Amino acid sequence: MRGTRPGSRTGRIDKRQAILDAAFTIFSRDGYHLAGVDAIATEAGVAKHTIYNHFGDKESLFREVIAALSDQALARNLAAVELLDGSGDLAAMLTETGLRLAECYCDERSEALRRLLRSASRPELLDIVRERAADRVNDALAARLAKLALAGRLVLDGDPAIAAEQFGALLTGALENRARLGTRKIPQAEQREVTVNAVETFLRAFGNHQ
Amino acid sequence: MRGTRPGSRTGRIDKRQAILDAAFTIFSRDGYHLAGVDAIATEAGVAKHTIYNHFGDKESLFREVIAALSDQALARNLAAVELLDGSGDLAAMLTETGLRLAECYCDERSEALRRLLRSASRPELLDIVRERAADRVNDALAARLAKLALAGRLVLDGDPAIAAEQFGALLTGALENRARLGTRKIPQAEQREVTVNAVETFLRAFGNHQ
Amino acid sequence: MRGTRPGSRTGRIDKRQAILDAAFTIFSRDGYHLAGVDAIATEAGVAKHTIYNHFGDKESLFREVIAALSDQALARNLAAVELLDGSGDLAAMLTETGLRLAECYCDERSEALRRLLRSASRPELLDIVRERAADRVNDALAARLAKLALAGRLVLDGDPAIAAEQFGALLTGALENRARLGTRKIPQAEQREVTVNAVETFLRAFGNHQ
Amino acid sequence: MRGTRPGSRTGRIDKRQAILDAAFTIFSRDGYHLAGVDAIATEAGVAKHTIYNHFGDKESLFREVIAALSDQALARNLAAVELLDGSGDLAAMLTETGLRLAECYCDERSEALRRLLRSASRPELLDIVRERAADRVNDALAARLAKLALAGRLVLDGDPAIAAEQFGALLTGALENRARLGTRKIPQAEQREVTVNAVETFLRAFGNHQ
DNA sequence: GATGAATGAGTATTCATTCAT
DNA sequence: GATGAATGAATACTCATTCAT
Repeated sequence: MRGTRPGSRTGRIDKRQAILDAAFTIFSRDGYHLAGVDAIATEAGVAKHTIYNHFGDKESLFREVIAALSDQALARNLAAVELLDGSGDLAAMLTETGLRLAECYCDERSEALRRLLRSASRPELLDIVRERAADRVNDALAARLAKLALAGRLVLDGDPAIAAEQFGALLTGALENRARLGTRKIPQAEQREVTVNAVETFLRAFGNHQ
Repeated sequence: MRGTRPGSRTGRIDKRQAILDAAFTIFSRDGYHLAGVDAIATEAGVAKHTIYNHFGDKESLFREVIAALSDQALARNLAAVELLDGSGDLAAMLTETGLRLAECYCDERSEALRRLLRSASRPELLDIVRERAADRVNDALAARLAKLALAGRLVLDGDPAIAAEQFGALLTGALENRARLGTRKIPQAEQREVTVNAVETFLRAFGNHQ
Repeated sequence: MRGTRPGSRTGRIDKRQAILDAAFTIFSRDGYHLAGVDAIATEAGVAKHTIYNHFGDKESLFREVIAALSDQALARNLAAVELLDGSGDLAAMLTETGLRLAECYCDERSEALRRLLRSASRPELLDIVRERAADRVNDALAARLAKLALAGRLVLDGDPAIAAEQFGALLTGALENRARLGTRKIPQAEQREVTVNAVETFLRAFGNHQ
Repeated sequence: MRGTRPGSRTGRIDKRQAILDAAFTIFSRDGYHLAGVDAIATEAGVAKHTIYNHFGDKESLFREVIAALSDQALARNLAAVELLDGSGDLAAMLTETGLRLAECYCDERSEALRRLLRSASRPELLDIVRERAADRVNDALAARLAKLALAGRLVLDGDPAIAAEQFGALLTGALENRARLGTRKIPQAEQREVTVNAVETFLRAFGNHQ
């Protein structure tokens, strides 16, 4: 008898995942407040109450969606930063990393994450993200830049964390500004333009011009 | 109901303004969706329907609040940028402007404006702000930087608009990051720190070091 | 000074009539409950409160509209009945009167009157109409038929009021049925068809076939 | 969905039916526009939202009430018409059918149906009724009269549908007139009087007097 | 664990009407 | 007499959540 019934263990897992997927879809589309549990249940193809069985309430479900998005975003960002260890051409390396970071920033899942965090306006949720993602990316980037400074390829003078912050700011500040609070999709060519500008300015400021 | 005579002509104006003030208060506190027209009416000390008499519906009221905040923000930002025309010490001047811009950015009304725009997630509202504020600040800043480049005090090489964008990004990108999506208030000392860092890096990149 | 001010006596009368006209328009279009005093005021080009100055409240205004429509309808119906006094061809005379009555019944103002009475579902209003119109038409018709019976041109046997009622029923019952509760406009050809049928049947029953 | 077990399953049906019953009561009493969903919920002894769970919105609920009334009215009317197939006394048979039709017409549920249709003034609703009831009664009556004509008991000469229409008109036209747009309840004696008059006139016109 | 039915608090909006000028 | 502003009550409808099976 075991395993034969529909809705057995894998069924449960599938339903749980289906709910999470549906929740991401609906939350992203409508924002936290306008998203209805009904709509999520319909999208997931489950009964409304099944959501409550799995997640307790709307906010907890939202938290899980956020957490999953954060983990994904962290992984993508860290992978981008880790490109900065080679010994090849510095500008090329920075550009490559910058392009990846820009791509991460513009990725629809990252955009969704930012939009969702704002739509909920619940500060507590930010802790989830901060611990999981934001800070660790900055730290990793600072570490890489410090290594490059030790190797004499950058002239940082000050805290590498500041240089890291500014490299990030040159990228995301400009992207954010051009994204019009997330309402405009930035084409890849423009991502590249912003990145090239950022790297150029960053190297004018911190490159070793000796 | 403040005013001297009950129901006099000034009473009308006062009511309208009282509604706008109350709307700002409640919208800022609760976000667009959670803010109730009831709460705004109570806060303003008027009947709920008076709000509808004046503004038609919730969204129009919201739009007027946004528009007012935009106008104020534009004025503050332009004033900051206009400090950049003197012939005094360049670093001091940039720092002064940067401090003012940072202050603008961290001003609770600007924060409220950004929070509100995001809470409504209605892209059309952004047009109001873009036309009224965002673009014009960047243009003004670019113009000032171009003048400084002509005077030989900056070495831009490229489009002054990009330098302006990057000066803004160094400021607001870092501030935004530290503000944790608006959930953390940045103390003035930290605003200064960010500004000093931004100016230092900006001048390392674009200053005339000949 | 007298007569020079805008809004003098004729102005008042005009406004009153404008309100009545607008009320007819809006009430007819939307029914009693859905019609808004606001809409009437706008249509009439007066301030809402002016309506209250003239008519007291919504229901009184409605009553006046009904009364006016009733008077007009009575006049039209009586004129039709009065055609029945000649000594010409009986069938032609009945048909002529029937056509006029059918036309009255299908007239948009009569339809509006019926629709309005029903939309308000306030029985008291019917008294206005009954006294002013409905009963008197039937009485007049009965009197004419009685005269025709006395002249040997009809064979009534019973109460002429019953014959009158049935002549009316053959007309309006069929028209009402075909009008689909007022949602279908009956074309003139069909009015004629109904009338011809009614007269034919009426004469088969009450004509003098000796 | 309906089941035999007490408690749960039947509870659902009961609630649904209770809502329909309450809706009929309240709609009949107040008309479509003045009837409140709140009042219906209270009358039915359910939560207001349960109504929305079952019927979606006020208009859909109204439509279901109309449909149910239409079905009932059709059944009653058809049963009356079907009495017309015997071979007994023609006048007696017509009178019996007429009485039943008059009774149907004056039945409070039929009156409610007409009142409701008018109170909503939504033409689309009429289609429900027309398809379900009105036309089919006329058709059935016409068929019976045609049969009687074939049997030589009536002399129709023309379209039996017209005779059917006129028989109906003689009944309902007179009843409608006397009902004062539904505000007056017609006593049974008066229903009989109208019917007898109608049958007499109908036979004077269409009976076989050879 | 999964479901369908049911709930009560809460929403924006509309209405006829009155007040003060 | 005419007006614009203001009112409070009422409305249809939505929501996240719980109950009973």
